[in-house]
Amino acid sequence: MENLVREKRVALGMTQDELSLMLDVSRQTIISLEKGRYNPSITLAFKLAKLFQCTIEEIFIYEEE
Amino acid sequence: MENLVREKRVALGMTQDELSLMLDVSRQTIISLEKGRYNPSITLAFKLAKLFQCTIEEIFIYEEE
DNA sequence: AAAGTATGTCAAGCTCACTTTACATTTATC
DNA sequence: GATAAATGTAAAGTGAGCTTGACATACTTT
Repeated sequence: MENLVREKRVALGMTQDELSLMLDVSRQTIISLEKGRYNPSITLAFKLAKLFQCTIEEIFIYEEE
Repeated sequence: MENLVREKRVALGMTQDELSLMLDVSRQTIISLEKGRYNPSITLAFKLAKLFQCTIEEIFIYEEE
């Protein structure tokens, strides 16, 4: 699943560390997410959507199987 | 996290078994989801949104911590 | 060049989403 | 009331999301 986490984070002028603190996750989680190593939990997706003030669908691009 | 899976499924006249087959998950997953026993993966949330022709946010209601 | 900030890798461990199987209970229909 | 369909519970196992910690590699700035 593709995502625009890095783009949205940079657009807000935040570091990975700052983002991780605001979302209450580890920095590793942000790194791995941005690198596309795994999909977020739906809870983390909701947290990101709230922080970025957009929908989950605007951050994560779902391509079937 | 609250969700409207049961309501949307029933609105389509589907059984839990039929829904599980269409989503390619186990029937147990549907039961547990509807009972609110755990949150779906973001992948399953996307599958449900596609099948129900709505957004993830229209199915799952996020309340913070 | 040295020091600090930001980003990255690696590895081990934990939790929970999801599976499978087997059986119980409810709801409908004959 | 018997039978079947739909929904439910219980329990053990697997895999992925996420954590922690330690260390490596840029990129700045002084």
